Amino acid sequence: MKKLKTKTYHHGDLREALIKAGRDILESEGVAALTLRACARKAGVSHAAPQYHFATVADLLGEIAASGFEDFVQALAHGARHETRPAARLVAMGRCYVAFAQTNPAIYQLMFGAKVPLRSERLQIAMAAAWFQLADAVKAAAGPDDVYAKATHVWSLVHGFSMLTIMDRFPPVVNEAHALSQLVESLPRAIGSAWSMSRRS
Amino acid sequence: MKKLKTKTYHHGDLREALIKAGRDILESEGVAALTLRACARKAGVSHAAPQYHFATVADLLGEIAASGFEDFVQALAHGARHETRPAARLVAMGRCYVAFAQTNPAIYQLMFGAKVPLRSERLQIAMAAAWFQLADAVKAAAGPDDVYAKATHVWSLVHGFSMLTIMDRFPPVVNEAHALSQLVESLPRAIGSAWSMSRRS
DNA sequence: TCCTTAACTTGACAGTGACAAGTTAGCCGT
DNA sequence: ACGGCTAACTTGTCACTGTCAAGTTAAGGA
Repeated sequence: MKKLKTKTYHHGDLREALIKAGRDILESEGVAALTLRACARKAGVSHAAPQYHFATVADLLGEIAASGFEDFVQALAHGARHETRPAARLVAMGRCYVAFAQTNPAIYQLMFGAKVPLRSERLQIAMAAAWFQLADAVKAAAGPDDVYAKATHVWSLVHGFSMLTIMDRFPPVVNEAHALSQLVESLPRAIGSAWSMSRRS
Repeated sequence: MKKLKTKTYHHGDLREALIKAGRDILESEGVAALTLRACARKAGVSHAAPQYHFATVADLLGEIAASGFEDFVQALAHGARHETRPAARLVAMGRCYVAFAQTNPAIYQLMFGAKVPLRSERLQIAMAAAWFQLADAVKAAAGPDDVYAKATHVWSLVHGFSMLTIMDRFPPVVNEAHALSQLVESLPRAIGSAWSMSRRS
């Protein structure tokens, strides 16, 4: 009844344990407490043990962020699964995006913060998955023209709102729930028929 | 030919010198190098000297960010000064917003990052100035209804785009210059007559 | 069985922010 | 003019961080 993991060594599977420990710390203590040594402590190993699995603290953070992106992709898919109409799907996905950020502010900050390097393959894959999931919803809602610019628009909007609310950067006069509703409801129109006045009727 | 500053003490005006040093470090070495001791070194004082003027490193960062916001407000005003038509003013301001972030990524990251506490009065004033400058442009372009929700929309869009480009979070398929143009040109429409379908006629 | 080596520990170092205690010098009242 | 007061700074220390180097343990193959 040992561990049935493939790389069962002294600890068992320290690499994944460290990532899990990091996510726990993020959730319970916030991004400021996410430290290499704290992860090691929580995993029950010495402070230098992570060196063997992650060359640098930035690499560990990158894997933690990647794991966050994987959950993020799941959440987006799950949040939009019941909507069949493309426009409604896009709105639902936008709502879900912001909800994820507001429910998990610490990992969201890590995912889009400056501390994680983009060199992790797992991270790049998960990020790309999130991006193309959004781009697909955009394409379904607004056609195949200029999809990436439209997706950039949508992503910027929901990311900006998420970050600014998480960071508490809006003045008190703003009703954030109301603004959020207006914002996500506007998504189909924003990238819809009015897109690009270049043909100017 | 001494200093003609009011509070000329041992150093002269260490408080402002530290803020200036911090801005220099930000510009030349990036946000990761912005450290209390680095500011002290650059100002030519001992590592504990800042303690007297700033209770905590976070307080110093807050003042540096405040100084950045003051420049930011200037840049927004300057960038839109020649546009008279409200819609064009809003577009110009949006372009100027992103240009500031891309030209000064380090201080922009600090200004909207998690490291600065919001307790500084100077910071709050400068942030409010930036906000209401944007809100005024929004009001001029789209009328007085729901101004704060509209301003929230605009701010989220330009902030999200700025951050994602600074952080290099868009995939290579995205043409950022093209997306930026589409994005800022869309601002007047986004908050214009189509705003809030609640009247749905 | 032993021995190689992956996986971990121990210990050290420079750098960080914060604190405590000592030192310097501008200014004020007499 | 001068002696003290105290704001402004220095020195020294502590706990903590990430990284590196050297030692230790134990899994698995010969």
